[in-house]
Amino acid sequence: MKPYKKVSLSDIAEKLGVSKTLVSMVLNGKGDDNGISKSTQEKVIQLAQELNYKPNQFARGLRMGKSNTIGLIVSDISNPFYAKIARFVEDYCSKEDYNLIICNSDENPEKEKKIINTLLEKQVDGMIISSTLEDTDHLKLLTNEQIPFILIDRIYPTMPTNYVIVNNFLGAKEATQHLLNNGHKKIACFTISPAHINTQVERFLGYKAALDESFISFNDYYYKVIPRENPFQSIYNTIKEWQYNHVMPSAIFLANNQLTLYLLEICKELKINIPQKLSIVSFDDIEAFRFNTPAITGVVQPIESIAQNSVKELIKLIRKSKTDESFELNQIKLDTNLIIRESVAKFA
Amino acid sequence: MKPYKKVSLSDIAEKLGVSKTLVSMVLNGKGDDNGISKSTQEKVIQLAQELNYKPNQFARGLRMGKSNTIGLIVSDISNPFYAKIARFVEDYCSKEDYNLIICNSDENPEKEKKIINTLLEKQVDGMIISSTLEDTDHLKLLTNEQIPFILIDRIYPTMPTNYVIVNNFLGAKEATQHLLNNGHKKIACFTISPAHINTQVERFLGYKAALDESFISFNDYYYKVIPRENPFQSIYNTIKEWQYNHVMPSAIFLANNQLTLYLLEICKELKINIPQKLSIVSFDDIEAFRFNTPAITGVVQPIESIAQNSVKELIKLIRKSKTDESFELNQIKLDTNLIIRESVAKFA
DNA sequence: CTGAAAGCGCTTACAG
DNA sequence: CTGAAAGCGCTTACAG
Repeated sequence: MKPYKKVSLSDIAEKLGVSKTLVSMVLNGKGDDNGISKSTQEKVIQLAQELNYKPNQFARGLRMGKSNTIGLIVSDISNPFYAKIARFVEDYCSKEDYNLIICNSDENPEKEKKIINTLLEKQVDGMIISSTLEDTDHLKLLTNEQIPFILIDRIYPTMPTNYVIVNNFLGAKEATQHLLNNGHKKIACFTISPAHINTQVERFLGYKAALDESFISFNDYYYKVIPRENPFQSIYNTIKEWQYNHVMPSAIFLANNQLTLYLLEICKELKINIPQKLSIVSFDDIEAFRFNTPAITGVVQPIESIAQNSVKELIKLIRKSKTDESFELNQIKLDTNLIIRESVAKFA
Repeated sequence: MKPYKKVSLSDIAEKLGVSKTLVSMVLNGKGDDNGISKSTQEKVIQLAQELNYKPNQFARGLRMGKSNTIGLIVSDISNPFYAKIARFVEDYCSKEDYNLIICNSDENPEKEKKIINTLLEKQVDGMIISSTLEDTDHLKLLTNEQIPFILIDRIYPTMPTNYVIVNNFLGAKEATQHLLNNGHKKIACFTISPAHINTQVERFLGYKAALDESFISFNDYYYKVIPRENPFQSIYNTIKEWQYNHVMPSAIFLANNQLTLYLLEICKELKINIPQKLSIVSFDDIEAFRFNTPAITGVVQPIESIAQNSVKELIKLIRKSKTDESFELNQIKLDTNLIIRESVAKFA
């Protein structure tokens, strides 16, 4: 290895015959505050540029006790929903001069715990988490360590935290009402495991509430929670069973985008025409929905707003934790929007 | 702010009445090497666990001069192609105990330069870059600073670097040949700006080579580089112009997934039936292609392999840079695969 | 206007 | 078997 050495503060100080203190102050824009002469400042800045000086963030972080880094945990960054979330979160972070570390939990609570620990070691200033944890112990750990965090997408009804979520209940209810308004009565609902995730629960509840209001009694037979491990087979079998028993519903409400993608493939295979034979409306809205024939009617989440609010609130918390302001929760619930396309037919 | 203080090595040492040195060695698994008694080791490990000790990575990084962190730069993480890349890169990194910082350059060279600088400040051990730079100055800077990096997806023909890419030329040629084999003669080609990106150039060249081999003379009129700033309008106008002049091609080869998505929307609007009126084959393969009717024939890139190879090679480089091994470039070119679906019709 | 010194939390020669 | 000490590169009281 060549004898290359990164340039440090003292290199600059030495060459200029001044102290590290001075160089540090100048480079951090505190030259004027400390009454350092213009000419000295200029010399420092110029040499720094010449030498291509870059402050070592480890040293700075160690000294200042903060990293200007935020951690984002989602289940899978290649899921278009989270990809968009991540993109916007990164945008807003970099606008505020924060760096972002993105991690995938794969819906695996153990993995998520490990990630949280790693992020803690990395001294992140805060975390934005779409959590897949089964209990809230690890979140309490964050509270103990006084690391600010914001839950997005999913929350724990039993634990009061800061969060930015969406009104899943209303979104699902609206979606189901749209089906109802088109004359459907036998409406099924698919959610995805793990069952403890509150979004799925809320969406199911919204579906049920819509039925209730229309005096359609909820039928257990039409509600399936699809195991994440084998969704295709499970949905396939469900449909087959309904067909076999001649109780095929005329419409299905799907509680997330993955379920819909699988159903679409299965319907193609089984030659079930959408929407003529089966109407569907899905939670989420992804590119494939627009390009599918028929285009899929979906509940769109305000992704950019989720991202923006979560980083804004998190940074607020980070700043607050250094002063001594009183403790108060930020809980933001955003509205969804039903976008009507071609996957719902009038029930004849 | 409550008087919370993170637990450090010395906290453990103090409580146990031993030195930091000892604690550090034990916790880093060097207890046996240094002949530290089993019982002492156990005590240390247990207390560390009890206190929930987490090594401060800033201190460690500062001391050891490495961060165990890798930077990944892509144009846009919400583009499904890069989302998948990022996902796999993260997977392989975490398998090797490296953390990943993902950044979006937005095809903006200035932004990319800033990102590279930030990553340098963060002391990343290496970078994986899908670069949008116009010249190679900043990459040379990396070389000077002796930070290993690997280019993926895109390379600079003028600068020898480590890279993992795909055989764009052959992929495009195969795609075009598929059109040719189906009897098409008037075949257009869309690439996307900026024009200096080598993938687009290579794909165009592959297209052209296929035509050449079939003795079809290349017609400038059928080759458009679509500006990234306003792709919809540009494609729309092109199609309209062709129609107006009665020179509509019977097939189009599209050099990336975004172009195809736009074209699909435009064809819907203009009621141009695919593949009856217009056959298309696209570079890349994304979810929306499968769900589109007709499903789109595409050139699929071995995304996982790109990711795997790039992190494997990068880590090799990182380790090598610490020893004194000889310098030699790793240049990996992977094959693509044409997946035939329904968007190409025989030309009658 | 400027500098010497301490200290953030680690790891690693070195010494015994 | 174990510890004292130095040092990574910063920032920030403190002193003059």
